[in-house]
Amino acid sequence: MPILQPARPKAEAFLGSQNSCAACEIRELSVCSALSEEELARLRAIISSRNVEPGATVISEGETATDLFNVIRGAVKLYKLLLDGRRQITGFLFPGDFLGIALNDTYAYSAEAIQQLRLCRFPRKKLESLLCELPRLERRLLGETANELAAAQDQMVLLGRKTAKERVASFLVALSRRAAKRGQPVSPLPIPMSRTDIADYLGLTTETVSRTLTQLRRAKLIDIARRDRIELLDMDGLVGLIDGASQEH
Amino acid sequence: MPILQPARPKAEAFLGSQNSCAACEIRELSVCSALSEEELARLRAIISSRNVEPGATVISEGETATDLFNVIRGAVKLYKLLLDGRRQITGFLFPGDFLGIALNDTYAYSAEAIQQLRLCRFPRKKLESLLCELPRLERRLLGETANELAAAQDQMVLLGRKTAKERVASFLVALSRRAAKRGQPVSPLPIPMSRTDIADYLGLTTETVSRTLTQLRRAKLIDIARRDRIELLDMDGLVGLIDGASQEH
DNA sequence: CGACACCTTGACCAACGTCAAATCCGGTGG
DNA sequence: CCACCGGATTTGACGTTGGTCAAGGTGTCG
Repeated sequence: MPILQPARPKAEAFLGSQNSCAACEIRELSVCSALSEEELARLRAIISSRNVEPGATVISEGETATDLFNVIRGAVKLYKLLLDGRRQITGFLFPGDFLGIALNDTYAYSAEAIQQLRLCRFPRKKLESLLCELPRLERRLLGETANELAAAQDQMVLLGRKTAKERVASFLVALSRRAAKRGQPVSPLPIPMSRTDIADYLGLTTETVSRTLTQLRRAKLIDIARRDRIELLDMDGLVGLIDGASQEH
Repeated sequence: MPILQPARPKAEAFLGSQNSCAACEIRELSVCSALSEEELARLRAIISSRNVEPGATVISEGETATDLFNVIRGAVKLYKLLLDGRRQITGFLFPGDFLGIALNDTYAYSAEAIQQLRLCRFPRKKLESLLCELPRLERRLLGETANELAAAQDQMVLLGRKTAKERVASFLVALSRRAAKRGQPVSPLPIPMSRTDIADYLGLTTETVSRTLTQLRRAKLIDIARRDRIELLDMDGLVGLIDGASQEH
């Protein structure tokens, strides 16, 4: 077993302080599945849940990092801004993912809900003291962070060296694989984020994203049922476009 | 104290199994400074040192991750390749930095020495069992990983949204800050990597890097004493070019 | 002193961005 | 149920940044 073992099944149990973790929608996916009943009970004592409307900001870059969240339902975009407003989306989060892993006292990025959101909130102060007593939780957090780091490195390759077509294909395939991992429908693949969000994630413009999707559609690699639903008609063809040496994710 | 506190002083003591950690050049910088004498002794028992020639490969993407390294002396480049040979350098490591933080059984990237290297090696198997008994070491590893993640996110902004001039300025300022943090000379700033490496790190070509450096030189922001020595004449001017909302690092 | 590797510079080019307009839905109200 | 409104998306024409290709420089090491 490797030192920084990632959680293969990716979500987990967390719900409002009043809500029972037993009813948690993502118990299987994340941290809680790695904990014993006794450990879970201690964790449950410090958590609470929170709902967030689409478009609302969950955390802002630079603000004091008071909480760590686990996404239970919905999707989130993480982003950083340049002074003149240029935006880079650094990632999307789905059920089971952690939000707010920060090393300093302040968040390193902003996060905005792109769907109706349900979050499980851990106050950092309390979590911190608990960490020493729940080594499995800390290990899990380390694994999750290492996971994110690996994803960030793949994204650096994409942003630094891939063409527009390769970027869009990579995005669709990665989204599909993540949805499959969560046990969500992949055909047609739900696309919760806007073209602008996709562009800001891939380092492109909306126009280029749109043109490239059209190109893929004309090549019969995908079918765009609705704006937010894309059918991946030829997965092998798409994977072939990715051109990565490492089969990411 | 935040949950994922990074190590502010950044290097640390590790040396060959025969070598005494007491003589370690970077004792102050990294993990070991956070450990007690007793803990250090246990760590010392499993480590060994290794020298690597410039240009030699330390680890390769996809190969079994048997070791974790700490850089004691020299500089390393980390990179990922696409099938057709396009390369993205995902980071540079200097004394005090960890090499080989991986979550799976395999390394996520390749690493090549760009200078004569001295490494401190931790066999992962042994380190793993030790981790449970040395919580401070695990915490340190988590902090280091979170650090790398933050750097990766800054780099995503650079690769996705910055112009060539902003990229080069960001690179020079970041390199200078890291050197200062290690207590190394910053004036003139040593540039151990080639223009090709810089280009592959910034998502540019060598030609563009070269042209941009010339542009900065003509604007009296820098002076290029030698290929591998750049004087940052106007730090405020350079920082102004970075245009980041977050003062990175 | 010469060879070679690395770097710089120049001329040209293409992928992607910019600006602008048309179109598509999705929601709303009649 | 259908027409309309408005933001998101798509498409088109054109511009620009940075890439490509090709010569020179430069310095390092034997």
